[in-house]
Amino acid sequence: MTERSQPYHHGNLRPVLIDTAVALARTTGPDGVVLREVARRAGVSHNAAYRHFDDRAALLAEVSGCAMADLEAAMQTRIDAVTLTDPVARATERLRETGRAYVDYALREPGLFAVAFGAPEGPMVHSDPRALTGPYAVLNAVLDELVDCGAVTPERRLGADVACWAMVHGFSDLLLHGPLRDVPSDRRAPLLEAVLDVIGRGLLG
Amino acid sequence: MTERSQPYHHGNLRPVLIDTAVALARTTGPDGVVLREVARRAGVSHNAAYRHFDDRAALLAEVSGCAMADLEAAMQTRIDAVTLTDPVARATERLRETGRAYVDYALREPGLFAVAFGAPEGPMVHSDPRALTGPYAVLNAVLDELVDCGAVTPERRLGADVACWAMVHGFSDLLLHGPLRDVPSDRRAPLLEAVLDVIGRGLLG
DNA sequence: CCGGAATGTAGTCACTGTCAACATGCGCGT
DNA sequence: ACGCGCATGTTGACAGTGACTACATTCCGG
Repeated sequence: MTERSQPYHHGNLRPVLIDTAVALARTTGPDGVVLREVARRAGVSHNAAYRHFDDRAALLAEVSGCAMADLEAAMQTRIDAVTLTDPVARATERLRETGRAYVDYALREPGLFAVAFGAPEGPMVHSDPRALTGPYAVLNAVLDELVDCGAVTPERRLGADVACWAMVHGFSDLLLHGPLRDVPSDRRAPLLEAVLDVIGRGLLG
Repeated sequence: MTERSQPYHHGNLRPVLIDTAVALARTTGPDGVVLREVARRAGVSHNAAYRHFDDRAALLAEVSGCAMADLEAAMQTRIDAVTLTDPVARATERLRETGRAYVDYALREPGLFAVAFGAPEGPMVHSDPRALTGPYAVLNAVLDELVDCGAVTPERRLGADVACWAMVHGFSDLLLHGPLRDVPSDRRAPLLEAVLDVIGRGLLG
């Protein structure tokens, strides 16, 4: 009789739970992704999530995957927006944009960024890097461009991926949680450019 | 009559709590530093800690300070062990040792390392870097050596501290929690050397 | 020698993750 | 058309946590 606003079976719970968890992670970080709160916001009882995820870690892993994809998209967008035509200048600028996009994302979405690397999920590098997807693959593609156009020697290409990633990742972490966290925002961009200069000279110079 | 093995007043509780918390952090990381467990191991009731620390975060901040000091000592020891006499070679090697010591510490004491940078404590860089203590000051001193002996131009000195720190910090984090976490240990040292090469060329080259 | 302040204790509350038992109703086979 | 299985959602419980309040004990200064 009474049309129930809440049908017993939600019908589409799993993706809703993930979306809700992502929203929570955005505002409160990993520790804010609390199963009971996620269920509450999804309008469902606690424990309902256990029909779709083994435990809290599994849900966080899913959020991590979303964040990784989000970061990858942000990076790719910025890379594609580079309009320079000279191959070397183009590839060089695309690498810089990769780094800027990474740091920008970390500062714009600190919660998601933390979950992305905090959950024991995501791609591993151990095996062949070229087979991977995600932010790491995007970086590798840009670095390969630099080799293809002769800006970087194949020898210096070795370990360049890890060096670039470590640099921007560490820079982001120091700004977010480390000793750089109270550097005013207008001094952050110049600092990043200086850091990218070091990377650039280390690879090209 | 009965000599009480546990006097009502512990008498020296605060440092014991910190030590216990450090021990817990070493084995279980930040999330393992649980007030009730710390109290339990100290042979004292829960809540006793609240006479010495405002809350859990305050205790973690204390642990963070210990970890920072520990890291600083590890770095300084390795730096002092460099025996080269040529000023440039010596300063260069001391910088490399700084980086190696940082990463080594992060991998050897992952729990403490995480607490060191996870707690909202520790020195800020915002103001004059030279006035600071801790790992950042040690790094700055080594970089100043490189300038003093002419290996690095004053212009490139700007931002070099942040670049170095970001690199080794990010490298450590990627190894500990990130996509590099299953790189086998025998491949980690070469990777670190490659990363340090990039930094070296970026600063000196 | 006594009384207040410092220190430690007991008890409680709200909250969490997780498990087990139970309720519901969708969809498939007959 | 029908009934039943089983995926899905609910209720209730339990242990563990941080934090708060009230209380107990002991130390120290007058």
